[in-house]
Amino acid sequence: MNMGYSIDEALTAIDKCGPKAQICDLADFICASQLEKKTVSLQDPTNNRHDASISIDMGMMHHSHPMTGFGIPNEASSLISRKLSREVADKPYFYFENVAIAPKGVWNNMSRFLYEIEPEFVDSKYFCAATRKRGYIHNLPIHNRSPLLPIPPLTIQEAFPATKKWWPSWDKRTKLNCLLTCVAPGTVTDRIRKILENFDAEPPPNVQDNVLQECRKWNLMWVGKKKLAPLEPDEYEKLLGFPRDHTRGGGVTRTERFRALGNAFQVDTVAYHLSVLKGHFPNGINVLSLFSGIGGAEVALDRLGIMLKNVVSVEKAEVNRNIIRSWWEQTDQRGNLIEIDDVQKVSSNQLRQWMTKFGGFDLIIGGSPCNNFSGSNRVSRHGLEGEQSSLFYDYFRIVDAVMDIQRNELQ
DNA sequence: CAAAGCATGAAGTCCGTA
DNA sequence: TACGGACTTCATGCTTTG
Repeated sequence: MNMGYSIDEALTAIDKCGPKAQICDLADFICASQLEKKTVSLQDPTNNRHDASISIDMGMMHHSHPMTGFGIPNEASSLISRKLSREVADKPYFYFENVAIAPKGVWNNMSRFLYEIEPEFVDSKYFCAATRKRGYIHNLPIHNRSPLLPIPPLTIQEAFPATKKWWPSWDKRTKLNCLLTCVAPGTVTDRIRKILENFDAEPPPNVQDNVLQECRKWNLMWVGKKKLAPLEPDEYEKLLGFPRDHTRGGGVTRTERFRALGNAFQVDTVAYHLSVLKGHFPNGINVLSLFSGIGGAEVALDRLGIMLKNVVSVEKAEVNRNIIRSWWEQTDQRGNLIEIDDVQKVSSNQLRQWMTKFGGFDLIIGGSPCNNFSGSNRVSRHGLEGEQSSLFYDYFRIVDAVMDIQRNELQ
């Protein structure tokens, strides 16, 4: 175990909030009790295609169905509102992200640490042509959000028009599955090609089912007649909303690109949530970016037109730090970028120094490692106490320290 | 030595039905 | 309510290649 912050220390810190702080209420509609379970269904007045259902259960975290969170573009959700406790209602804002489908109890625990704020579960399939189910805990306003423009293509065929002619009618997929850190080996697509070559026209239904199963499992696209292929790194970049060649060059290998992109934000989704900050920082924003990866947060803020004044970016992988630095140069940023390699080195004193110099942080943003949460992990899906995922406690430690310094020293 | 290739299921959620 | 089957998943570690 490699935690810079013990659970006992963290729970003590939580206790400062009060023994049973009703911190996150969905005002007007939902009054959550710690002991009883209440489920409220909100009928969308302008669109009857679905109910926005929010379920609160202190014993087990439920995901909102169908993963639209506190709202997505073109889906009126003005009925949903929430009231945050005073402790987190003011600046600095923080924005935490991780995989939605984590082992039981994980989201409950993370939510408890992060001031009992109810997570917002969103599938990025509403923002691009690929599924990406993620949970977000944040204290941002949730009204008057606006999507990044232009709106990306929402179907596979629109996103990759060149492949349209190869798409058989019996493959009804319009969305790709989640973009992972690894892609299909050649053996898979080679085997399918040989099977399909046995049939002149349309293969029989049982063969179709078999092929479709493999297509979904390995996230394959039609790139030729009877020919399937996994996505390329530049296609990952496009779907996730990054600039073309964002991760290309500068000594980055193909394997490293898949790894880094598979771990990244979907930029349009995050930018939609951050869009409420537009216009609030005319002189630029001070950002503490934790587990920055390839800079999804920085790219999102930049595309929103929010000037990056001071950015402290914490990222362990040198390859990723190079990518961010390179993007920073490419986009002619006028602000100040500070790159740190390890969250565990970020002490309260260090935070205090930065905050004194910058006048505090306006936004703390990042997603802690999901290695021990992901369903793809066959070896060490150990939950919040896993080797990498336990770094969540450092995320909380840092957020809480910034809140504390801001409240008690800089006001 | 670095980079790429490749085999390795469990643990959930969702959804229909009895 | 309960149950069974379909479906999906920010990966790790060993082997091969060059």
